[in-house]
Amino acid sequence: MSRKQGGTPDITDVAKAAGVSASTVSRAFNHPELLKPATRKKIDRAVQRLGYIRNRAAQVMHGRRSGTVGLVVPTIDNAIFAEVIQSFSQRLDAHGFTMLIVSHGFDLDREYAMTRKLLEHRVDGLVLIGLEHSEATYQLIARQGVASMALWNYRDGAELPCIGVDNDEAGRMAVGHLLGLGHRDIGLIVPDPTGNDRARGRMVGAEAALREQGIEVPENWRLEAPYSISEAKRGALRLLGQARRPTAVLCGNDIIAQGVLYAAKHLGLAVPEDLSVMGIGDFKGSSEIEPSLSTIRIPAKRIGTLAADHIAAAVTGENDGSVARKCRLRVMARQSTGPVGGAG
Amino acid sequence: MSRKQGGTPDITDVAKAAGVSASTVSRAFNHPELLKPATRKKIDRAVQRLGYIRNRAAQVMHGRRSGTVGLVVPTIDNAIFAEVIQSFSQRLDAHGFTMLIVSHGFDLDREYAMTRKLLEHRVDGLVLIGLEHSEATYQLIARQGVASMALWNYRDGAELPCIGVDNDEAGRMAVGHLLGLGHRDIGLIVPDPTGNDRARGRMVGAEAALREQGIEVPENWRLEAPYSISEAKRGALRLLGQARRPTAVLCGNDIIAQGVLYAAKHLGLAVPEDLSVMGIGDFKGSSEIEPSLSTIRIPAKRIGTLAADHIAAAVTGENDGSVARKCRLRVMARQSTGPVGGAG
DNA sequence: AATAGTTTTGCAAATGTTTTCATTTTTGCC
DNA sequence: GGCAAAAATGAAAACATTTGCAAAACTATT
Repeated sequence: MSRKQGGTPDITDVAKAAGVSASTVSRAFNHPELLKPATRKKIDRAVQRLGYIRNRAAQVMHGRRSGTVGLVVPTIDNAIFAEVIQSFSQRLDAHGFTMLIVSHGFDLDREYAMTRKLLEHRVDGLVLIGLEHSEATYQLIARQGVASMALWNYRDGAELPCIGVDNDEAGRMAVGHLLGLGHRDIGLIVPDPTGNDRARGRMVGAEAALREQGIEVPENWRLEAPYSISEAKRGALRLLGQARRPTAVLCGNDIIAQGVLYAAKHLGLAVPEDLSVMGIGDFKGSSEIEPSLSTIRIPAKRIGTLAADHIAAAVTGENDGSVARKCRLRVMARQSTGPVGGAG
Repeated sequence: MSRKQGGTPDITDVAKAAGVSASTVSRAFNHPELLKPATRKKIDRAVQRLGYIRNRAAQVMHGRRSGTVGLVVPTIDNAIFAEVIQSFSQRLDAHGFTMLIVSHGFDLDREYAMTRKLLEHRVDGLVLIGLEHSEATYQLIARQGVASMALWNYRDGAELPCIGVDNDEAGRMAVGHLLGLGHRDIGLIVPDPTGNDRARGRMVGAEAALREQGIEVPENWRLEAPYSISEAKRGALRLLGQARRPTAVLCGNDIIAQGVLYAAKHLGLAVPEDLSVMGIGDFKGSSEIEPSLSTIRIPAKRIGTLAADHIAAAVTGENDGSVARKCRLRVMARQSTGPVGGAG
């Protein structure tokens, strides 16, 4: 607790305490091999004694890297993002970087503001979720020339280096699974697609796949639901409570699917005999729920890890920063979907 | 895309472009009221044109605040932390701060390293989860004199300012609820308590409450489970598959409880008739699951918000940084618990 | 039109570190 | 024991900003 004069000790305080110059202390941290072991020890002791902690801000001013990477997400409080954030952060850490995270609540203008903020902090790299961003955000990034990439979405010819999945394909695969089971009466519950290209892509893909089979989804079998089990459940209760109901419901993500599953249970509908429920995402827990949820697996952990590897390499100049990687999707056929009519 | 000579433009570039001095540009940002409107406009235009972004690092070097608050969590990928992180981050943002987040995977040594890292970045404030930290971490914080606090746990006479709940009490309340329903044969599934005072507190409280009623939990009704639905389910399958099984299971958190619920369903046990399941936490979704989960409500959102308010005020000197606030717990009696024997 | 006061702006120093270059110390060798 | 070479250290400049102080440019008043 013994604070000397000022606040935190700086490098010259350490130098004085160790009886060397500031340059030598700096070297002790950055090029220890240049020091005589005895000097190194003296400095180590002084650092210990004073409780000195290096000041990154001063290093940054020297053109050193800040050692931070900014991650811009719509929200943290979301099963799937939490998973990708965790794996990203962990791997980033292994590369020696710290994650600065900001969330914007699906608001593209706030996303711009947040990105700016990150840039003020001179992050070495910048990672955004998805490929839909305001023009201003794109310009900001391009102009600033910071290593950057998008994660979660993949698209041919994307404006940013990206590692993720093709959401259109995810929607198509989900539909394909249901069609394969003989379903033609399919309901659709999806999140609000504005400013959310993940959701929109899935929806577009699903609808295209349906249309190709000449299947039309009646308006009263379509629903928009937020990312919330309870709201999805509520909506599904309405949808499934109608006189004529679909034999299968395709959900924009697993959270919505969970809500539908609970709604079905609440209404006494047997899954999958009376109703098939299909999710997208394969969140943690989707395989454990009863009945286990059929869904399209998005490899969140893998995406996070790959993204961290890529951005770290881009920052350190080990690669040129360009990448466009499409991660594989997989149909996870589980218990919540079955052949239409409940036959075996 | 037109980058002049060097990299990003700095304040003198802006000054030159606007035909004023660097100090004036600085003032345009920090004390705009001191400038002549015309000058301000000239500067604004130059900033626009050059795409200038202020450099926080340089400001920090001047004793300015960094505008960041560090949050040290065991993991992000966890329903309950995700919720508290989101609310904390959001509120922090409203106060004009950015959140730097690091996770340590329940490893107290890594926690120390991460905290140091945060301090290198000169965070204005430091927030840790829980009150169990290594001696080194405590010393580090005390010595560095940075505004800091613990969140999630509350304890009388804690070493750090804290806003959270009393986990011991949570354990007791959960037991109380089960006892009130007549249960005497109670199983216990809890997370590994090492380095996790949340889990330990709950366990200690629960066991104390049981002991006071002369109830002993046999060894084979005790189980340790990680934070994972699937692992909890697997463990619960074993525990509930025994010849003699408890009438109620108390779980260290809602995730474990979810696993138990699924295990029960898998085994054909009716909840709550054959088995009562009690959680702790009240995560998002716990009220929607079927049957809805009885649990102890921990107000995660509120804790996050209060903590953000507190640390922001502590940093700006609006309060003295001390606080010890116990948030109220609530028993959420839902469908997963019922009177022993299944009587109505 | 000159003066006093007020408003606006610029100069220069300071912040904590890294790095280049120069200097000092050590080592090895005769 | 002295010399050259090598190793270790120090001095000073540079980084991008803020701010106290001083100078300059206005305004209003006589």
